[in-house]
Amino acid sequence: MSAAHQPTDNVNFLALEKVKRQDMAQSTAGILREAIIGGRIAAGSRITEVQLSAEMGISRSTLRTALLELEKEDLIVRTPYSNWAVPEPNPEMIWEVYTLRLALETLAVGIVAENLNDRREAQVRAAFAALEAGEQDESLDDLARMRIDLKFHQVIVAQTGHSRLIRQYNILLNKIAWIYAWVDATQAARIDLPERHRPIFEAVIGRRPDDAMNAVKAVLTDAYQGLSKAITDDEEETSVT
Amino acid sequence: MSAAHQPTDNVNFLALEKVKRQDMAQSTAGILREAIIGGRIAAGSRITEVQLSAEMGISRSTLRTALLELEKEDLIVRTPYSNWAVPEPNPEMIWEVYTLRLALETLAVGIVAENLNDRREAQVRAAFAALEAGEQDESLDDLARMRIDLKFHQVIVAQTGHSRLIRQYNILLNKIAWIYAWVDATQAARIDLPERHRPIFEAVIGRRPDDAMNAVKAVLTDAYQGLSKAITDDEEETSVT
DNA sequence: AAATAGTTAATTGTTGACAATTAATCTTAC
DNA sequence: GTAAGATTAATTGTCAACAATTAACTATTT
Repeated sequence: MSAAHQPTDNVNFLALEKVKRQDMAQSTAGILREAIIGGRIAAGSRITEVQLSAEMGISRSTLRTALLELEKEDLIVRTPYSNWAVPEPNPEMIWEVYTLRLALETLAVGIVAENLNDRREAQVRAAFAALEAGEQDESLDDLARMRIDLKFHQVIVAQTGHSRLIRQYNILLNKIAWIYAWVDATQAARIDLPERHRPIFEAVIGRRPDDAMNAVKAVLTDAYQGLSKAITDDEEETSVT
Repeated sequence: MSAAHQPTDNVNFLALEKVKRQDMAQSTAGILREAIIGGRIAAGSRITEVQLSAEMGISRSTLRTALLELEKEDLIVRTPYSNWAVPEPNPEMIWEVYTLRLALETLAVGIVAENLNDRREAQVRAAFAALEAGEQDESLDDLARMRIDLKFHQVIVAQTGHSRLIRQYNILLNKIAWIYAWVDATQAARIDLPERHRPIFEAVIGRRPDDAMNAVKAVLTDAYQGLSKAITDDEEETSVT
């Protein structure tokens, strides 16, 4: 899939985010999204529109629009005429999420490594520096470290300029952050983040797409197996209890 | 991303589709989806909720829910407080769609080739047979041939049992069908469909994931270049006129 | 006691009216 | 005549009432 089109490189001198008006439905979706990802709404929870809309001080319709959006992001499940529910992580879900993530991120690093320029290189270097800074910071807990980890991947994908890829990948990352919040993933958090990601970083900076893709595969396969093990142990535990 | 989880293989003895209730919003979305993909709503068209809801005989809210869904599928664009519009194909969009498609379909054939069983093999063989039958049928026009082509890919992806992958791929195929309806793609339709796809077919049936992935890459890269050329020619034409 | 059918309560689906916002039009100043 | 501001019209965003559907409950039959 070569040439023909080059990914755009919209310059953004101050690196500030665009201010965009948010309607109430979007704000609501944002609040709920954070609540779910952060684990403040438990997996398996049932949600009824009347109750939640009252609690949030908005109309049912507005809440409904937000729920519909989160459904598309796979963070909530609708049962027509019945109710809404936050799903529960299970092995098949994790397999799906991680195989998808591997496919998308492999594409991403390939694009970035092939189309590197000064601006992109600077962004990637900054992301890796953040990873190193996080490793030094003793005060961070496991979830904070996990977010720093995911952020590195997110920044790389963002450099593709591939709007659809970025959108889908971010949705996937949300799902992953949510899974981590529910699966006890302490053993995964203990790894050395910069060392773990250095192969990806160097291959991208060195404009070696194939190496970068392989490095991504190695990192993600490992992460998947750690998570997979964690949830299996978890299930045994809870089923005994 | 090996082992740990095997894709499920839900048996379905009568091979009947599940009957699922459809609310009006979903039906509406379905009708609009077909209308857009089929090109009956022109690219670039503006849509206003009041007018369209009246035309379709439903309330604005119901239509709105449907439009919101199509927005998530990338078939329509919302401008808050202003209007809705069907987008127009452009080179960047096509690049994004095809790079994404390559990533997803590569993943898919890999999964299917690795986890082949009798049921899946039968489905894939049937899909290839349909391709051969279509090639014989002289009465088919270009668009019909295009749909047969896409159907083959769709069936293979469906054999993964990967719900998220299937969902995203189908959305992508809709977008591709829509692009084909708007870009004059006659030259692409002239190729021999079974011959073109035989490498994919044989690699999957032969349980050779790597070959299958490479075969997919070859086919899709070609399709992309054909489409890319077609739209560039198209633009020159219209800009002269 | 168990299964079946009927009844009620709870929940989502749909609608039309009203509010907020945007875009177009008109007016006015220069 | 043009640009800036004010006014109006058109469009989407939000809301609360009502309809359709589901699930829970109760009564009844065997």
